[in-house]
Amino acid sequence: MPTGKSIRRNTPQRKILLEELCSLNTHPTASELYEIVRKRLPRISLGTVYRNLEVLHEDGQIGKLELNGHEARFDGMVQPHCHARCTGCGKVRDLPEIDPRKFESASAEINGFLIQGFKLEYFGTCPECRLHSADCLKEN
Amino acid sequence: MPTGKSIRRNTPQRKILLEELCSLNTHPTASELYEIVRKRLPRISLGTVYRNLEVLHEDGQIGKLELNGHEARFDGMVQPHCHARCTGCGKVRDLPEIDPRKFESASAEINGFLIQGFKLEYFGTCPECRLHSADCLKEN
DNA sequence: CTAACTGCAAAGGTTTTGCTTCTGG
DNA sequence: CCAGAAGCAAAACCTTTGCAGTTAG
Repeated sequence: MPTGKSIRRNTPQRKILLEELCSLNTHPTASELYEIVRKRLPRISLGTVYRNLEVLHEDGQIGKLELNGHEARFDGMVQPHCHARCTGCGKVRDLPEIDPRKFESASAEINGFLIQGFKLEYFGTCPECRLHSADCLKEN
Repeated sequence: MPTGKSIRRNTPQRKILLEELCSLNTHPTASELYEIVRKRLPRISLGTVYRNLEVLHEDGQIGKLELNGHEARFDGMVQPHCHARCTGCGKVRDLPEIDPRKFESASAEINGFLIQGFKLEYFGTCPECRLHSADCLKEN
């Protein structure tokens, strides 16, 4: 049972996608990134964008923001950091750092951004999955 | 400019939907709820389920969980509480309470659930929207 | 009565997939 | 070479919407 991860090929599409994402400090959707990358690779397809973002995320080279509800957004910054979404315009921006103690007084202002609350989700392993086996983390 | 909210009618569809959701301590998707409610209202449509979940959420009678990435999940418990998603099976369960101080040691175990991390998103108003006007919170 | 609502079906938007061709290593 | 990847188009999702008929209040 060869379980080895398949060998990644460094295609121009993948390289340029990563390059462009990392040059932004915004958090584009797949389509937005598609439009950007198309300037350099006019024949790239949206499917390729999705497949590569998936792969890059799997390999930990980019972040994937699914906190927003609908479309996923991608993030070239992989260091742990924190996001703030404006309920007015919908844009997501980075916050300088996570300070857990700030949670208690959530009505703060950071860099001009007026914080009105937060959404939080823990992740981990539920009791059932812990019993079943360790590879239930990989499967599914 | 009459801005009054329209008067809600207490239709059986709406009532039963709320009833069934509140009887669960899981967090079903619209389709899952559709399947459940269909047992009592065989002719209900998925569109009606979506429309009513929207209305109920708007009126603060149910919670809406958009933290998961793709499909929205709904929650009959409106009191503020905290969610944990299993990276194995994907299910979401409630955690008894939010204790901000727990953030510092994120590798905790609560009720048998092994917590490996959390995702956090602030929301509020960005500097641009604060300048533009207050109703940019309502618009868009 | 009548505005709010339903059921149905079609449309919209995002993401995935099948397939053939291409290409990095 | 050839497994991995691209391009293309179709399909698969979830969710919203238009419309004509129905109904709660």
